Amino acid sequence: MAPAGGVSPLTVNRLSIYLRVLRQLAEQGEERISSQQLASRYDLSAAQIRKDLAQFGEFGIRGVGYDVRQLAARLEELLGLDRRYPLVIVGMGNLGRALAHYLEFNSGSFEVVAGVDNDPRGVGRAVGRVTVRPSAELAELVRSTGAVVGVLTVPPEAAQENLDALAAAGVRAVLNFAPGRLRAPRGVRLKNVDLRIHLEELAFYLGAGEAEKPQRR
Amino acid sequence: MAPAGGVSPLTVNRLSIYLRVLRQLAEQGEERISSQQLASRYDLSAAQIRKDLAQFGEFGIRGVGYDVRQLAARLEELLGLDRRYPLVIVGMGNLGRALAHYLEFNSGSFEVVAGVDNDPRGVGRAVGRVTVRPSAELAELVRSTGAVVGVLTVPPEAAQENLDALAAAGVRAVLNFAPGRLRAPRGVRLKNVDLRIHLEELAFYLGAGEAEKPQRR
DNA sequence: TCATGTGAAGCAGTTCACAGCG
DNA sequence: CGCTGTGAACTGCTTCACATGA
Repeated sequence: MAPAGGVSPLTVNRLSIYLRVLRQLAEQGEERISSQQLASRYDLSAAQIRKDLAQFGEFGIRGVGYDVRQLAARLEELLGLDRRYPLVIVGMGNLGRALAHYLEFNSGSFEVVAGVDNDPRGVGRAVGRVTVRPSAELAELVRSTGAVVGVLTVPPEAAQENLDALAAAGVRAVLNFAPGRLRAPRGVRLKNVDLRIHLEELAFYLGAGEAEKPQRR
Repeated sequence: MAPAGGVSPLTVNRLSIYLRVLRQLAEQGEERISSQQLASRYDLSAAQIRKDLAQFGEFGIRGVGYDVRQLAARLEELLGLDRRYPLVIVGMGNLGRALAHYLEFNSGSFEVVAGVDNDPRGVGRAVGRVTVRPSAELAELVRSTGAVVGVLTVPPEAAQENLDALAAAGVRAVLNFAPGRLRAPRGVRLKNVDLRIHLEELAFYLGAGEAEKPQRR
């Protein structure tokens, strides 16, 4: 009952949100919750919660609701968060180091096990729990640490080659912060976070209605 | 012909991509390009490019294609990138400082004009072009710098209050990196970037097919 | 009785296919 | 002729509304 292939990323992202919210509720000592209560407290949609969960099975009790801890546990399992994911950061500049520090405490199932950089000046530096290594050692580090996830924080012109290197080394999922269009190698799941695009989206809706709006006249 | 209100964020994000690609082409000396060529070179969809542009007017020449520089200029205008956006960073920890440095060189129309932090130990520190100021001065800084965009890089438990403070100070768009559900104050456009959710999405598709797949047997 | 789980309806976003124009 | 601009078809996601079952 787990069609992992055909699930939309939108659904998966919401599962993450539900899980986070359920953990909060569990900490507050709540034992049961209905989709309606969840929806109104965290402004989500009750029907959508039920539809999302329905893709994976039946988790609720009709007429009652959901068992908070049990549903949280089931979601962890569904998302694959009951495993550990060794993670390597490629590009230990400002952003790479900041993410390394961030993930030291907020990582959940992800553990930073290595960080590499091209610039010899940064090599040897301790960042959180790892020491920066030269990029040449990437493949060896991935092998020895068993890293399956990569974080790409290199300049845009170096992004594609480093993505290819990660793929060749055996990493299977990459979170990329470099701007520009990358081609995902076979067998690698690529997710882009583009700061510039996010800011430009905000700019668009900021300007919306000032520059040109014949109907507001 | 610019229905700025009713345009989907998906469309807006693609406009950013088109713009970036067109700038590249302009640098390479290309003068004209068809939607088909754009699509095949950067794997986009030709029909989608035309549909996206069609929401804002007619930019092409039938039988020929688009004038690269002209279309780029028009997209800049549409996205509102022909203006400058003073930007304030709230939370100058590791991530805030990293973003400040990043935006020093990659900012485009966005300019970091201030950074504040709660922790007195960080105050006074120079980061890129700004000096970290205490959070208490936020409203005054927004006023004096004219900041219209905020970047939130504070711990999750402080996120809502700082978002509210930004809104009260007059900031109209916020890019938030803190996890958790925030309530956007009236008149503020909020965009969330949640590292944890991105990683969990990757984890889901990584695990997909291992744990439970009756059909692969 | 009451909230889940779910077909059916509704809406949004994408792709198709071609009329229209340079 | 060739490519844009666009109605129409299609696909996928969300919301609705109710039958089902604890």
